[in-house]
Amino acid sequence: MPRSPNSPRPKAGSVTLATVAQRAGVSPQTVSNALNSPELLRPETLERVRRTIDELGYRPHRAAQTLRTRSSKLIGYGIRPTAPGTSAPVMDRFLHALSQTADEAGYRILLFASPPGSAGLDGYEELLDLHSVDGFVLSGTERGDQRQAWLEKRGVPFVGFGRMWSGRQIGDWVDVDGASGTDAAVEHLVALGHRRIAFLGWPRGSGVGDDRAMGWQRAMQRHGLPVRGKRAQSIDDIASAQAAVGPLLDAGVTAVIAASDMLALGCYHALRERRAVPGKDVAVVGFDDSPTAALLSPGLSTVAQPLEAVGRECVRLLLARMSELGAPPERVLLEPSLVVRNSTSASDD
Amino acid sequence: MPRSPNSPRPKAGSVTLATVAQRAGVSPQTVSNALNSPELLRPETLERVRRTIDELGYRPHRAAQTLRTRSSKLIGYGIRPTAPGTSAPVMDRFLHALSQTADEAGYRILLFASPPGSAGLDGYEELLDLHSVDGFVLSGTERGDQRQAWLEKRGVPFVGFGRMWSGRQIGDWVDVDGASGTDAAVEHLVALGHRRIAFLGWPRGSGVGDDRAMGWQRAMQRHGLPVRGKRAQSIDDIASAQAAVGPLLDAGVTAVIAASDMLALGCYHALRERRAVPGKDVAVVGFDDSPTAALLSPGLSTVAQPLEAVGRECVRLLLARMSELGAPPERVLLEPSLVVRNSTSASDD
DNA sequence: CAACGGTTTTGGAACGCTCCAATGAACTCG
DNA sequence: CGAGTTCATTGGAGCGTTCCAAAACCGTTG
Repeated sequence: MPRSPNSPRPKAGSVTLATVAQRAGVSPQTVSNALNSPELLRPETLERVRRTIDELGYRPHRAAQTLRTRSSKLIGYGIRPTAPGTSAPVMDRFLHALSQTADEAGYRILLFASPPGSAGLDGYEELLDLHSVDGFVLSGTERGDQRQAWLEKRGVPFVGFGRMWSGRQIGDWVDVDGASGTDAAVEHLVALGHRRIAFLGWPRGSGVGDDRAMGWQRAMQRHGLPVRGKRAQSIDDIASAQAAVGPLLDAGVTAVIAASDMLALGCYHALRERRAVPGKDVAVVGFDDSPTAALLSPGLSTVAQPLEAVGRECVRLLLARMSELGAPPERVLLEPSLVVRNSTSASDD
Repeated sequence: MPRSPNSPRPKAGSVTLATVAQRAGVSPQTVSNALNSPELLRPETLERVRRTIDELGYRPHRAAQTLRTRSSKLIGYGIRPTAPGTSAPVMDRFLHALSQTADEAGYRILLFASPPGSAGLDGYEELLDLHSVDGFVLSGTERGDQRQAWLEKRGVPFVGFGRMWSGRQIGDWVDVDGASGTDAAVEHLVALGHRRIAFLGWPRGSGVGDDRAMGWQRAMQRHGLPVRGKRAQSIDDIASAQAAVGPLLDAGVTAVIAASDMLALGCYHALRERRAVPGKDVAVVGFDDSPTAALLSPGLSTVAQPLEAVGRECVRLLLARMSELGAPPERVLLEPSLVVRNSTSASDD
């Protein structure tokens, strides 16, 4: 990078390998080698070519490289219209990490918005052929997701954010250990002296939700605490969560662990309705650490997913897969962390 | 698309123009024409070629097209690490709309995460040369932003989400009329009978913030209401907003319009601190319609930006600019809309 | 000094597409 | 019925890069 920022650069875009070659008095191939296999060149030639490249501000033309090497250095990422269990802001952080890490490895993220209605497969096909992305990152994987199988059949490298919840495990994935998160929440509450700890979850059948429920259950059992009649379910919506958790509160639980911040918020409402104060009368724990969680009063204790790490891992696994298609699949389960706020440690805010 | 989903497709990726040409008994050029200038072909030839394309599942190779036509059909989008005044979830919706609209026009969005620290310009250069994006969408434009001038100098088509707040206006942009939003908020409050309406803004100097303040001010003046001593400022943080708005509340204002939902939330806290209820004792209006706004109790009335429309407009302007570089710049100012919730119409939730 | 391994450099072709100019076919008209 | 005109199709070149195999160079060695 030793070029003064304002040195007049021969109009970018028109500098090709040939230009550099001519100027440096070598063949185009040698210039190519200088970039791709520098060890082939005699040190002094390399130095000279490099200087020329720098002087002219040469940049290889990606399309030409892609055409020749059949590798686009592009990673496709399908943004979905906010799947359940994955709040938008959450995905935003993930996307950032993804892009950043990919960048560092010389890859770029090509966005791909699946139209709201479609199952989405047809679109992937097009994306694949058209732009010949080198690999895919899937997110918002759900039970019965067909994308993994589809991609595998075509031999396209991919990594899922989210494990496969049913059927045969296909390909690599990175996921967050939801059970471990709710387990930790139980531990936290038990340490505070709670014993009647309820779980407010989504209707059974969603992989993510069942996993989170399981963590609660196993931790409760480990402590010899009852789970019977301590579980309610609701769709991810405040009003219905509020209604669903009511009976549990009335039955006298002292703490509620919710499968999402949204559900936890329903719980806040149910408590207020009963003139009870979250964190003081009843402890509440959410899941996701959505921006809202910090803004509530009292602040909502919640389980935070390590999204940056997930993004990094996705890229890492994808790169590995691309470099060695036949390797055994790798699956990474990351630990979430409990963020403690006032909803589980009563003070006055 | 009249192909049964499971018909054996000759392994994709290896089908080229030449393959199709041979199969259809025409020259490669004719196949190319069938796709790009169908009006040149005799209807029956066109039909035959099209059928063959379909049978073979042919897709043009983007890199080859790019190499030849010098147009990548790629739009660069620099995601920034959440600039002030633009909350992450908000940008998420925008990104969706952007991608969707671009898609429909045959373009794709290439993500580009500027590393947190950097001013970011160097990165753009690389992105531009390397992947030869056809155009750029800038977001999170700020006072003194250098990107517009930089891009203009290089003759790269671009559109900003966010007007230029200082200096010479450069290029096209799309923005939301913040002043109009706060103006509407005043109207709404006046209609409810409020007269002592305060504004809680950011420190002066940010274009976005000053614009929002201005809308409040002009509407107040139009109604002959005093603005003196009715304004406070704070950085975008709950605690400091809470502190900043205190004196206004103590001075007896009946309504507060905040420059962001975050500030509005600080206002909620300040009210609670005084044992007052938002929406009942004092009306509060936020800005952004962040997901949190709907989740609060009482629900926060707030000014919502038409992000989907902004995304669409960005693509539209960018396409126009790309097709005619010399055209006079177009600037679009979109109207936000006031979302009324219980913070301005006291009921019990 | 011719022959030889090894290193360094090169020429030519190819990737898949579209541009351009030219050819062939069909049709009009003097 | 040949020349002119239009319409439909084609051949060849070239976009910028990398692959491949062959060539040039070099210092050793028999």
